[in-house]
Amino acid sequence: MKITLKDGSVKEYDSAKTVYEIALDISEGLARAACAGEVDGEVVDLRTTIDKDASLNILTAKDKEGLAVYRHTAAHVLAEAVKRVFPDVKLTIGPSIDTGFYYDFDGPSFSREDLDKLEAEMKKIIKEGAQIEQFYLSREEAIKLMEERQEPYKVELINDLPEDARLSFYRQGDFVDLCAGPHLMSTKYVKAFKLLSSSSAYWRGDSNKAVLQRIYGTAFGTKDELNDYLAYLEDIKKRDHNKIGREMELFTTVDVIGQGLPLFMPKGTRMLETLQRWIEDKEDEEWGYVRTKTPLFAKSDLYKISGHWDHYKDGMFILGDEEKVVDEMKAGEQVEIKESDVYALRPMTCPFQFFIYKNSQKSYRDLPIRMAETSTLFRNEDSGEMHGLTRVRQFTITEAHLIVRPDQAVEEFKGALALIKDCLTTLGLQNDVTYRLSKWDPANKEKYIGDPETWEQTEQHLRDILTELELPFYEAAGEAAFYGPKVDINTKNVYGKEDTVMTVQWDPMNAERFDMYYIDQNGEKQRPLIIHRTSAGCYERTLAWLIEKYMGKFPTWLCPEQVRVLPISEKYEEYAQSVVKELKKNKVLATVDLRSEKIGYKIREARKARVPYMLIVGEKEQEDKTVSVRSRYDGDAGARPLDDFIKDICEEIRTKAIRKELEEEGSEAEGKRMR
RNA sequence: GCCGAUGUGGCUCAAUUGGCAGAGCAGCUGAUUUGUAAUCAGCAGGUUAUCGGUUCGAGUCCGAUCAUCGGCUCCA
Repeated sequence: MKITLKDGSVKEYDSAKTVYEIALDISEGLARAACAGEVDGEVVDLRTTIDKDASLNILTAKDKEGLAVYRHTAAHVLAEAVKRVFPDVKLTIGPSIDTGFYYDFDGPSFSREDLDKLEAEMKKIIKEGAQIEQFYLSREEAIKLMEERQEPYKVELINDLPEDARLSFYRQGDFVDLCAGPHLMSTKYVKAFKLLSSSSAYWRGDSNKAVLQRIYGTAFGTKDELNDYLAYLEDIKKRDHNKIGREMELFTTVDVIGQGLPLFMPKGTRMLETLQRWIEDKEDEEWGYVRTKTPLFAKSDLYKISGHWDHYKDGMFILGDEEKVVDEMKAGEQVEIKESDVYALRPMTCPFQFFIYKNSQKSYRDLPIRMAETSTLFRNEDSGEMHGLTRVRQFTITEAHLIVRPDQAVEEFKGALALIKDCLTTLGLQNDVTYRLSKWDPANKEKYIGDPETWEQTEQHLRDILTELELPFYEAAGEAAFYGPKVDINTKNVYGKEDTVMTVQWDPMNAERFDMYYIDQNGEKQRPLIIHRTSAGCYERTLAWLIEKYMGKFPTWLCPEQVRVLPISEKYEEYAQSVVKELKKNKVLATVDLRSEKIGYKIREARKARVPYMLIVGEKEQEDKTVSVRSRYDGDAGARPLDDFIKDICEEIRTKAIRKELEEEGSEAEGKRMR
């Protein structure tokens, strides 16, 4: 297929490509032109502003960038539909995103019925198939146009652009939008789309600014892809820890107890304890930690030293004797609140462990000191933030503080990262994380303590460490702790939302604040550095992650019920009990289903409970001292001696094995998630 | 904290314009004694999240509160 560009030059294209794909790549190297068209050279109306050659690099709706254009155009179609159905609504912005697109409007909120109405209008617009044209205006012209069209948000955007900018607009029919593009050549090429939800969002992401109404949608190159994606959205709900975790009776919540305060049921508690014993033993026996146990609350004075009182007060639960104060005021007494009488639940453990360090004078020979604590914390998160087990108000983390000499800091920081890797690998999660170097924000100095030089320097240390360890990472400003930069290890939940699951922080500030020191070789006092870190993260969040990763089918060692013995009938109850006894003797978590139900029913129930192994026992097994094994991996695996089975399952538990089948299930979901 | 939606036995869901709160599964009891994904029967289970209002009458309408969900913002 040959295309004659505006400058007269002729390009030869693979005829299998659609014109809009070609247009896309032309726009890559040039003026971000508006284009689209039919297949195979029939329509070659590239009404673009192309004025010189571009290096060609064909994109399609299967490519990320191609799909983004497709979705961006869908967003414009949505905006046009909104303006038609709700003419008073004001436009703001509407980009394509990883999973589709959204557009933010200033107007009344949209119900599902509104979205359906809008979808119908969008289909109409697509059917009309208006051409999409790009044009440019000077700043003055642009402002005039947007004022005429009564789009104040657009005027604001234009005002923020450079004065000499040539501003790009797109027009489709009567609809005009300030937009850099590129777009499809006509609305008619948006074929497979769906409006998914509406919600609110702040103008420019600022909670002090106007509340806008956001409509999320998605679009694909074909109907099949769209349908696959919609089916996938249904599917991931089945992995949602918040649903599975409650279904499996791992945890629950209760209205009168409060938001962000989950209750762990026996099975969930068993899992948490398994994790806790594992991580405590690992840290203490393999990684040289000592363990502490410190108070869950303290006087406000402590938080004043740590800086939390100034930087984090809103996030703390303050314990004051309010009632007493009110009573005294009513009694007309002079009320004086002594600050030392105010207590707060701890939002972190740092200062508590610092005082353990300070309990005695330390030599340079004593360092590094690695203090670990299974640490319950309280954070007064905003009410809208709570979610299942991933965002709660009371949680327990695998916390530690390493007090190190400056010459030990790099090695110890690496050690902390290695420990995390060790934990992740055992849990089978090592491939599901991204590393983030969380830096301070120089534009927002009041949020942090310490001087710019120290920040830059410390951040460079972390950068070097990550580079040396060959961990792929990205950097993010404004994500640091107020006292120092950190390496955050993040993962995405089933809905694609990112959470920090583990963290290692380099703290150059607190040793001074808390007057911590050690005596060096020359008998001089020296400041240590502090490394704050988690290993397996916070138990609640890590559990949520495991539930979603394995869909509740955990590696055997983590399962709250590892084996369920299913006697064929009551006649074999005694033998079944003896099997359970033998399993328990070997520390295998086993139960027995003695109900007078058929074996098929018991199997069904055990599967629903996601028990890894079922042992079916009847006449044959009783006589031969065997068990018929049915695993969630291999189905019916036939009879074998009980001792044999115990040997194998104990080995599986001891090595914390992750059976291949579980890994595959996890990575399959991961693959889908990446789409 | 902000915007929106939702809240009916443990779970999934019914209940017409405001007119006697109902079903399946789970549970319990009994019968059945079962060989690899649902045996049969009976019983019990509810101040419809909570509090207040309108009404002869509220699951249904109104208000407040609490919780859950989806986003936003925040996240030491």
